[in-house]
Amino acid sequence: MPKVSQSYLDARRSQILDAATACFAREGLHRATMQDIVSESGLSPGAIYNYFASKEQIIEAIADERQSKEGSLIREAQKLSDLTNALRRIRDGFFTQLEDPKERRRRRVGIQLWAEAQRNPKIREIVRRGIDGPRDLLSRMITEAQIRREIPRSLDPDATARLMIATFHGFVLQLDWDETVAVEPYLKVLDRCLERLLAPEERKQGKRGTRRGSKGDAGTSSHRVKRRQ
Amino acid sequence: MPKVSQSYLDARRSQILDAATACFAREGLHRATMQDIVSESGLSPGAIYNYFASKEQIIEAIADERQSKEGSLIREAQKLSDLTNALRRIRDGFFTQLEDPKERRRRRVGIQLWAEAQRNPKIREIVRRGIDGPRDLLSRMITEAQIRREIPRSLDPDATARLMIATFHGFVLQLDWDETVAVEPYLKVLDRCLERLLAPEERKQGKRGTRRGSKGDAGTSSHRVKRRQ
Amino acid sequence: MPKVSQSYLDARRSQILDAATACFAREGLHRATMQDIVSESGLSPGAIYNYFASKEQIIEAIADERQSKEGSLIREAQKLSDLTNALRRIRDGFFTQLEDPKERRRRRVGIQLWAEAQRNPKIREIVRRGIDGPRDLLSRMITEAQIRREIPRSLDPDATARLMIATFHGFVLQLDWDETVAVEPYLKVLDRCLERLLAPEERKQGKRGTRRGSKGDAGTSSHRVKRRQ
Amino acid sequence: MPKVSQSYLDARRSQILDAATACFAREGLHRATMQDIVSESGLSPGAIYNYFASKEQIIEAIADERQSKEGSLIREAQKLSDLTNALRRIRDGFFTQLEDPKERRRRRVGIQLWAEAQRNPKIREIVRRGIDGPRDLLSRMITEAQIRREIPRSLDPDATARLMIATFHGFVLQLDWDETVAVEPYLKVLDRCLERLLAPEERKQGKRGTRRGSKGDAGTSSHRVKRRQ
DNA sequence: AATGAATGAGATTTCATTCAT
DNA sequence: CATGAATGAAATCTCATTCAT
Repeated sequence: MPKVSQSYLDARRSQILDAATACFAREGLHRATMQDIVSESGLSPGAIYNYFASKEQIIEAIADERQSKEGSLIREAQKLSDLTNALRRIRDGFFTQLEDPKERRRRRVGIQLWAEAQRNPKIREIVRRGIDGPRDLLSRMITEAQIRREIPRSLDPDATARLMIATFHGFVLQLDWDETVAVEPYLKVLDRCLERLLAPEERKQGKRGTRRGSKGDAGTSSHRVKRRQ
Repeated sequence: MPKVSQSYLDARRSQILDAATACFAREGLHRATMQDIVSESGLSPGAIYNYFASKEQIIEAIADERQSKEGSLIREAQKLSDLTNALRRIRDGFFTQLEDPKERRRRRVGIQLWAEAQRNPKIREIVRRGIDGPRDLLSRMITEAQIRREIPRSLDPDATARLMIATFHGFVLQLDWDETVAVEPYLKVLDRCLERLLAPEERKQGKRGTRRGSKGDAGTSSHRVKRRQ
Repeated sequence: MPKVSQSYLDARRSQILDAATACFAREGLHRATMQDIVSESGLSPGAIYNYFASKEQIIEAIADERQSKEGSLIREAQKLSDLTNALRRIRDGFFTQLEDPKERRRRRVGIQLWAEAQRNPKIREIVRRGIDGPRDLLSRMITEAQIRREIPRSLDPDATARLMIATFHGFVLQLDWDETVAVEPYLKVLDRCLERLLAPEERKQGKRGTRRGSKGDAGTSSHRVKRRQ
Repeated sequence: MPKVSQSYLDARRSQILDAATACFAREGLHRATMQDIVSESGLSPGAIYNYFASKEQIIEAIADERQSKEGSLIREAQKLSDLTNALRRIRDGFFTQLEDPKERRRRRVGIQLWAEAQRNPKIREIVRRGIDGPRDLLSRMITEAQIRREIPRSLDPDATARLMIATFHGFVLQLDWDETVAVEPYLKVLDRCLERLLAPEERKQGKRGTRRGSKGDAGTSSHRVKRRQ
């Protein structure tokens, strides 16, 4: 089979990565053997090694794919004018994907990659690129929204971005542990949470009147918490 | 037959689990070999197999330890009268631990256990027990607070509990990827987030515009507190 | 079916053998892969297999080339009238070649063929043909010189031929281990050695008789014994 | 089988090396598989890898053994007072060994090591140590004999040592190609050759030109050949 | 209880060769 | 004749576990 088109080559590559993803989701990164991938893909060991030099490189390729897909999703959203819309778009992008079984399979592998990143510098690099990039983008979007006075300036952009990302990753874990968990109720709480977090601060002088008194009041709780530390 | 004291036996067991945890944190659950654990522990293979029937059982024991520790932390908090205090206690318990290097090492292994849980039913069971239990507790605490009218009834207790847990697990991941991340700023945003999420809803009638303003209520105070940052 | 000229075919064949020789010299007979030869030659696997049915046949062809070249060199020399001149010619033929880098490369492969001959009957056959033939020739030349009374009859022709060949092969090895070894000083000693070996025996009676005379005697007898061989 | 004696360990090591030598002699360094060695030794793969980290290290160990044995043989001889006796001793040591089937087997492997040395730096190192050391020793012995006026000063010690070694290695090759070759006739010619090579030069005046003058010329020619280089 | 050498199934990877195009 | 992707047998090495001492 000589002289084949690039698209043929690409198809084979995808065939391998899909098979590998299926195996990894089923058996785990380490338990899945090359033979498993061979069987799943319908190719021969030699064929696979024509496309990837090692099992590790297959893993890297899978990590890479994931990372680039997420990156572009966020970059898209960034173009939107206001933060609220952008966040909504990002939220939709990430959470609605989760309903797709294929995406869940990829997320399963994603969790394994988190573990793998601890020991494998290349995977670590890829995973971090897939997290740090989006986080920086988010953080910048927040800062800009602060400049535009859309949201309170008191929010730490980096920490806020981290919180947003955490709410997603954390939920991905929960979905992994229990596939029946519904996405929607979670999203509802999450929305409410973000909405209030980003809401403008009141500078009322009216009813609650005391203004400074209230500060003591409400602030107290969060403040107190801090203090003991 | 050499008969030894129970405390001797326990010490050996700990010795093995500590060594294994170190190896797993360093090399990963699969890459770490029994020989690694043998070397790290200073014992012999045979000795180790006198205490644990297999590598897997060592992993299970480590998962168990973790799970029971977290469980008791939450059960403690549950005894507190109001939700705010209970949450504060829980938050402190989980997040301040993270400053401890030994705990971070355990969390590293914890991430690997998340991945392992996908394939290993026993580990899955243990991990889920460590998550579902606390989540149920949290959920119940929320429900009770709603009954006590401490917090809005519109919140879905389960989803809210999930969100809380997600913000912790998600941050654990971020710490794993970058050890230099500061805990405090994250906690500050998280506090503010929860505070506002749980704040009483305004029942204003009329102008939507106010809604956002009022939403600021609770948040505001917490915001001012922020200022010291 | 594209029909091409014989010279085209020959050129391709040489191209392959040259590339293979380069690879074998660089990597060794076993470590050099067909892919190496493919890369080195600039041809495709399929093309190479059009000219040689297997890697082994390439090796055989290389061994063949070598053997026939050496054979003809000796046959040439044989035509000379006296042993001394013939030996000189042979010696020049073999040793002066060694200065040529290309020839050294071939000798490198030659050493590998010596090892390969142990296990591969075909290679063994070819190598032996390349050694036994020349040795027989040498041996016959020596016998004839003895008949012509050019050299002592006490020399065992076969053993003498073997010694001559050994001095060459042995030096080839030394050159292989250290490319900087000078050929000239070696040749000088070798010349002197052969010159004296072939010199007429002294028929002195008396002093020298003591030392090695007896030994010489023994040798003589053994030689006669040999003759039946 | 814990806590075994050092001699037990040594026996196992030898067992492996013996099995490996047998396999290598039979199949060649590359064709012999670890499984062959496993079968031949009667041990398991794991057991073998407890003693040697890789197939290559087994090869190195075999090369090492060989080298050290030869080294000590020569060092022994060196202690003898005069060159003639020392050489005789060395010659006996090397050549009479060759009658031993086990030694022949080792020599077979030795030839493979010569080939292997080309590509494997470690083997190269070991082989060279096994050659250069003895050659230096020989060379020094020759120089000292020259100082003692035992042998002519006109001989280049290094080249002479090389010649001696070559006559051995070259013969080892011939034995490898044809196991039936008799050692004795070869030795006889070799003895005669060395004896005359080392014999005092005749300082006859007169007939120098007549007898072997031409031969001397021959030697010269080789020199001339050199020159153009 | 401890030791640690031995086990052996099984994992990854290689590479000579084929054959559809 | 040439191409080069595919094949798949086989090779090296690993490592959890055992068990005689």
